[in-house]
Amino acid sequence: MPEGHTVHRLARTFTTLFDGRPLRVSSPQGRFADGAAVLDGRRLVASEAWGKQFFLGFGEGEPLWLRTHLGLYGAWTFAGAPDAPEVAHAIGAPRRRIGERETTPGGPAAVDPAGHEPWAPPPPRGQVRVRLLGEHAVADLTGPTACEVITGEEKAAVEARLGPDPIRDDADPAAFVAAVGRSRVTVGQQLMDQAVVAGVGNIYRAEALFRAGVDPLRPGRDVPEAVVRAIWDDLVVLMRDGAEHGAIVTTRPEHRTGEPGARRRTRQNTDGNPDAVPADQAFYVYHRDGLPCRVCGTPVLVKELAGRNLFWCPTCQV
DNA sequence: GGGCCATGAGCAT
DNA sequence: TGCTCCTGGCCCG
Repeated sequence: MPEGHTVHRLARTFTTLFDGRPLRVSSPQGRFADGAAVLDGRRLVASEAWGKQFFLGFGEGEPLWLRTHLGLYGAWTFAGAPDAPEVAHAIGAPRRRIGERETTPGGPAAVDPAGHEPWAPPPPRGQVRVRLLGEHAVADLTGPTACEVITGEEKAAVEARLGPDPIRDDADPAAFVAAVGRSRVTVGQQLMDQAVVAGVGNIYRAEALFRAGVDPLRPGRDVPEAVVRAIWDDLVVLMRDGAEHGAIVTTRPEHRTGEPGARRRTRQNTDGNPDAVPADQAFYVYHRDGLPCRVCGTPVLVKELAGRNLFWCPTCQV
């Protein structure tokens, strides 16, 4: 569920918690036992996101990379000692409750020679594929669609298949504009194609097309180049904001009205921020089928396209 | 305790 | 286009 903004948050979180530190790597569930053994004891030397792909580099010498992909329901959860940097408790599938940071202080009397409270990580909860343990924090991965150890060369090959990522500084918008413009495939499908643009998922697709006023079923090559470019620029703003705040919010303030009848609520990682935009005010069309469009009042439509639900306003998007 | 669902994607057909 | 895999929360009985 995690769209690209989530993965960039992850990359930052790992840097904060573990950068430069040797890690104990294990697979409590057992399904990654071999890979864990290869990485165990190595130092974390890099933490990178490209779209929904997440890469952790492990030294020494030529780094080996742990490539993970959260898929639809993967998540990382974190716990730390009281002296660990403050990070979100969990990042990934939104069904997870984002509560207070889980701290597990040690016994009251004992203090280790460094002056820190002794700390022991909590037991793994659920199907933990990988556990990364540093001296004052632990990260558990559940439900990934991909989890493997690869070389730098293999990492480059994965990246070569990805389109530009609006959150990355090195992204090339021209590649996106060209890809959309040369294809008859609908722009709705193109936005979900990670080779066209990396990191966009079902929410950003629906919302960016609404904000651009573009019918998702229009062939890419029929969308004016300036409009495609504007979609890119909008994705840059929306996705960087999502990475910063941990939640997708695409509505402008003047369009935010609560909807008691909204059919589903999407929980978001807002770090408990009281100023966070409520989930039922965050989107224009995503999960709002049957509800009136926030701009024109026309009921929002939904249709299954390539196995995913597509949401749009037939009046505002042409 | 069973079925359904989800912000995803690879592969067979 | 249709399977399949990954996990757990929620709804229903």
